[in-house]
Amino acid sequence: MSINVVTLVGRVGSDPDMKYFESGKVKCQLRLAVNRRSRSDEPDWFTLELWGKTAEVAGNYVKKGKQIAVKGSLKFDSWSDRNTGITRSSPIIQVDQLELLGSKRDADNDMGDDNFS
Amino acid sequence: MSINVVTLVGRVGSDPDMKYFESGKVKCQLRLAVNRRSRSDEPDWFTLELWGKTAEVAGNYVKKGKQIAVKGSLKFDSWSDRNTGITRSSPIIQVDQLELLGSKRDADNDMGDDNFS
Amino acid sequence: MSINVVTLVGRVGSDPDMKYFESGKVKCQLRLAVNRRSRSDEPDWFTLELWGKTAEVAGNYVKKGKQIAVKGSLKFDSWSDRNTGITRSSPIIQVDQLELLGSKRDADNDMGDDNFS
Amino acid sequence: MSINVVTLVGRVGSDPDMKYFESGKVKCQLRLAVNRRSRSDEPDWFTLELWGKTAEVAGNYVKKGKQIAVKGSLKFDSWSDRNTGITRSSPIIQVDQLELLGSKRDADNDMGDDNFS
DNA sequence: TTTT
DNA sequence: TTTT
Repeated sequence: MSINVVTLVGRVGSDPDMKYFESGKVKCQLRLAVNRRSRSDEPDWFTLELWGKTAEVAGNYVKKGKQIAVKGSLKFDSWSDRNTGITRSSPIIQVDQLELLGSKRDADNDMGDDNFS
Repeated sequence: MSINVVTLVGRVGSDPDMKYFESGKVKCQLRLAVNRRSRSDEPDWFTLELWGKTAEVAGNYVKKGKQIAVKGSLKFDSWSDRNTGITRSSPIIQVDQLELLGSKRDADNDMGDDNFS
Repeated sequence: MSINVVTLVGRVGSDPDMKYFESGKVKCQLRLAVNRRSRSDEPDWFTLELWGKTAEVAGNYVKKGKQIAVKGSLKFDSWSDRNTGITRSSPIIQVDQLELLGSKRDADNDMGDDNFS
Repeated sequence: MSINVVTLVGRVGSDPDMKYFESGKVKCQLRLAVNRRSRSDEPDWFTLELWGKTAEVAGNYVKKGKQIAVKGSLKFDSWSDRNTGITRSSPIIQVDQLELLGSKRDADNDMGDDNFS
């Protein structure tokens, strides 16, 4: 395999989308907002794919609004458009390391504040 | 801006596509093949965008088949589909560093070989 | 220059060490604790060097205990040991991008708590 | 574990230093020269540590002068100076992916290349 | 669709 | 010397 390394820091746009397969495998998809240099620019939105234990950690601790850092690689998923039959591809960040950022406080919404709800 | 770092090593799929703007700016687009772990898998093909001096270096030294390493960030370019009017986006590696790999010999295609045709 | 990319996420061990040169240049040094896989292991401590605008941001917003992400490259600084005269070198992360992590709340120590003292 | 990602491209300074442990583990150490921006500057020399299958690949295919790309993380090894008893530490790149660069020709200087067949 |  |  060639060198293909991606590191991103951003905020998660919605709660994790978990899939539990009959094989026992676990998959988690997240959408991550990564800001551009200018605050007035729209962020780039990336689709992250996590498997196994990393997916389970995400399922347990990542929520909408949570700030995370990820390391992974960039892939393309190919799929056939239902209507047109045209093959399309969409970029996916295959995550192999996930780090939850901010203090526990950030995630907990303690003391009545509710920034991330 | 958030942390958004991509590092790739691969081989260029065709000669550089250069654009010289009236403003004096220079842009280069390349398609890069990055192998997956298994050689039997198809590689991922990425679109690279280079500007300014980095673009000029690419224009002068990168040719089809050339092995390169790049550092940059991952963005999405949005555009409106001419036929359907639907807004689509395609991922772009915005390159801020380019490194030419292999010996000069590799690039020269001496001895009549042409690996990627 | 060859590809030399480092991305780190960690917590700062002490307040920033700022130096203002007569030339107008600004330099900031930080010590960053980056945890290893096992929580029982000691973290790795890295020396970060920031210049110019990035240094000033660090001087204004980074404090002891602050969580940050940085992108940069790994260098060695050489220096002569005063006592022995032996040339030593120490690794330095030359930072070209700094991102402050956590909510504003984390840094502000609001509500009377003082997690990082 | 925190995010700690290093990507380097450079040339190896000497043949691989292999160690085969009784446990069956294999370790390979390499010294890698990574050029700075200016060609007149001395390169930075990094110590790489590879284990297991990656170490064996290095042992079989990496030679002095070989161009490689690596992905890994930055650690410090601590050791006690024999003479002074002072604890010193030296930075190590823990490699988890190795990519051999250039054509087979580069390393071998043969004429009958067959890179992609 | 996230945040500051 | 930081945090959880």
